[in-house]
Amino acid sequence: MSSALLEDLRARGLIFQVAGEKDLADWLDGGVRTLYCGFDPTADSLHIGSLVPLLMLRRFQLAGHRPLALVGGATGLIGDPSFKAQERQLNTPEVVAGWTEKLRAQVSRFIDFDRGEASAEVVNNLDWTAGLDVLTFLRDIGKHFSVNAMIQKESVKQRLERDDAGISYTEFTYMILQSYDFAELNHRYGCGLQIGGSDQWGNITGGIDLTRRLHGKQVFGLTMPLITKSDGSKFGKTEAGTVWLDARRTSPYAFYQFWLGTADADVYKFLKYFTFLPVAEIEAIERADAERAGRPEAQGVLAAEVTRLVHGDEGLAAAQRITQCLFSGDLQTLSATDLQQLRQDGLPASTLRRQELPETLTHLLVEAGMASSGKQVKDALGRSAVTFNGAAVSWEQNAQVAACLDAARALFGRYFLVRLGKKKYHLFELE
RNA sequence: GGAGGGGUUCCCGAGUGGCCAAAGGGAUCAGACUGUAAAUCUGACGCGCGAGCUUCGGUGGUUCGAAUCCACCCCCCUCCA
Repeated sequence: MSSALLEDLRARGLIFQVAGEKDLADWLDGGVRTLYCGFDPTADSLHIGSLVPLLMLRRFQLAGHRPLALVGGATGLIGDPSFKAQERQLNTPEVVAGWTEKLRAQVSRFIDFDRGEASAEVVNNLDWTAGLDVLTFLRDIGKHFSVNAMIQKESVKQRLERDDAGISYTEFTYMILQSYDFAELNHRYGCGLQIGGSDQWGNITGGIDLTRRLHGKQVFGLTMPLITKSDGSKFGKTEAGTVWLDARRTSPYAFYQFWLGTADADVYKFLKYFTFLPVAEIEAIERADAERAGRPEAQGVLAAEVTRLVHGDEGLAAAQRITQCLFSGDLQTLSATDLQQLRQDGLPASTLRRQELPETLTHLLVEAGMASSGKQVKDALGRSAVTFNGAAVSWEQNAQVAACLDAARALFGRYFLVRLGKKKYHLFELE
């Protein structure tokens, strides 16, 4: 083993399993290699769960190799059963096609298409499966798969063994489709490595076997570890739900905040996973944080790095601008343009008309999306957890919406920055 | 097609005629403590400011009263054909 790339990946803890380990380093060192990773369209955007593989493609490209990002226009129609507890709902071909195009654009931002021999490419597996007829599929591809072997895969085992769930033939076939992708990419592009999350191991090894049987080629597989949090809760979820890569679903500000809230116990690991900072540098940050009492610096570095990767310098600047304004404490220093800017930067905001104010604060805040029910607002009001431009509002004032939004107390006569709890902000602008 | 098991509030999972808006756990939200962290403690957790309203796969029915009983239907799982 001599590949510097693999050394770095290992130091980052990014390698979970490798198929063909003895030969992989030599293979990588032998020239510009082509590798791929698939992303299925299960929504109109990827979420941060796909970030590690996405960045992985880039890591390989930076090391001189050619990444192929595969969007699963075909596999997205079927649904991957790997480690899923239940059968999935099928989406219509039109919907999947629309999502596929969205992902194509999204994925493109992480890899470089103009890098000579190592130029990236986005491919769609629908291109080689749409025209495939059943008999050909069964005779030429299906024949290479042993059901006995397929049902041994850990990824479908629980679906076969659980007594409250099953698996349809459709989903069971997913593995074959993905395997065929690898074989086909090997044939078309000379692709010799598939990477993916650890849940993809079964699908990847399936592809390796098929490529050998179909084309007599030895290809490799590499999986990345499942991202876990030290407290056991699921990575990538917030109170607002999934953290998406699409700025329209998760604003750069919310995205930045997500990373800023990383637990100390996870932050150095995440720096290795999600940034391109050298391992030595990350370790230096860790040492410095340990020596200094109080708040660590790592979260800020992580949030900045990842936000820049996903939303660019502008997105990062906007996120930091909002964060700075909201959490510095003094709202009074904000200018009217600042407030307008915050709104444009993605701070949750809404416009109200004096004549059409809701009857209660509970309604106002629920409609603004600050809480999911009036009960939550009631609870917060009762605990002085709601402030309007810094002034606490009580439960007794619930029905006095107009008074709370009195122009005399507004910033610049029309803005109210409302805070609920420690972190939830909403800007109301009165017309 | 046959036999059996199952579908409860976000999730898991109790409940088998009233004391049930429904135990318990998890998740989530808020407060205290802090560092916009973790851990811990406290409160909330169907909807509603409230009176009250709407839930236990669906539809009907029995009953003063049903998540709980009956009928039919839908869906899931297992085994058999």
